[in-house]
Amino acid sequence: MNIKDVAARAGLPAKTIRYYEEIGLIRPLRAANGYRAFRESDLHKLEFIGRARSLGFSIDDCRSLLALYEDKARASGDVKALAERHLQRIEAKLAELHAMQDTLSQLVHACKGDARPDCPILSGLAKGPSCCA
Amino acid sequence: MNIKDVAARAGLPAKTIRYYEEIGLIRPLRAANGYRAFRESDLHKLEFIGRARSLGFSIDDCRSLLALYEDKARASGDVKALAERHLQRIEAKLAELHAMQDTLSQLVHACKGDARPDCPILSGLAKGPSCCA
DNA sequence: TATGGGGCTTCCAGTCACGGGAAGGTCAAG
DNA sequence: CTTGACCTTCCCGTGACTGGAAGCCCCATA
Repeated sequence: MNIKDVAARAGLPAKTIRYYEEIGLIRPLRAANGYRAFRESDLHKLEFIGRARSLGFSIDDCRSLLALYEDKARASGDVKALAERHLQRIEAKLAELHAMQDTLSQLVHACKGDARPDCPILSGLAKGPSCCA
Repeated sequence: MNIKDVAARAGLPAKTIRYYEEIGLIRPLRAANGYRAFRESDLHKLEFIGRARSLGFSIDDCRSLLALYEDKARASGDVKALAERHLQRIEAKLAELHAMQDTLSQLVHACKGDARPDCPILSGLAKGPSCCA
């Protein structure tokens, strides 16, 4: 398989796949002409990585997850620990975004949004003590 | 005021303040010795930027917000429009994170997390069709 | 007056996960 | 034989900083 086919089947840009090779996430073979020659197993890994990335795992996490995936003697506890750390990062980010949404939607709601210059949003940013997490 | 004082009062790292000058967000004066000489108005702007950043506004948004703040003939509708666009980005991000949290917490919950290798998290990543937003 | 330490300055490089685009080799169809 | 689609590598740019090196500047103390 050439890169475009894997890209289509894995749902990833070809550029991204080359990048994943560069950083050592995958190691496709090479044809005589220098083209990357992907096996089914490479495609499988790429799909794995794609799903992990879409769940927000970092590239480093993906590397660890792949290693665990390929280690048939892994402890599921290690996988779970990794996933739980990530889940906590997600939850922290969620809390942060919720706080922003809260403050910002209040400000937006208080602003008339007409042609006149008075604006609670700007005043809030200028010196609002009740603003910001 | 030297940079360390403004940094302390604005709650921003000195490095960040230098960066904000470099990209033209602020224009502090210079003392004879080459040191930046901050006025109260510079501090005020930095606090404004800091609050906007903590609400998640991009640097470009901050630039626009500052311009609107300083334009006494602004229309509050322009400010509101900018804030609403940002609010929508936040809400989109929230939805994305909620979806991740959803999927991931299901997987985590299904994983026993013991010393054995079977792991629903890894199987989910490997070929779970019900996985991923 | 020398010296030490903490400030300040600039500049360069790195972060994360790619994306854009140039320059050039390769392959299948017409 | 040419065209055009594919492939390759290489380098630069993104956003919003952060870290560190090299080198002034200023003040206090010995």
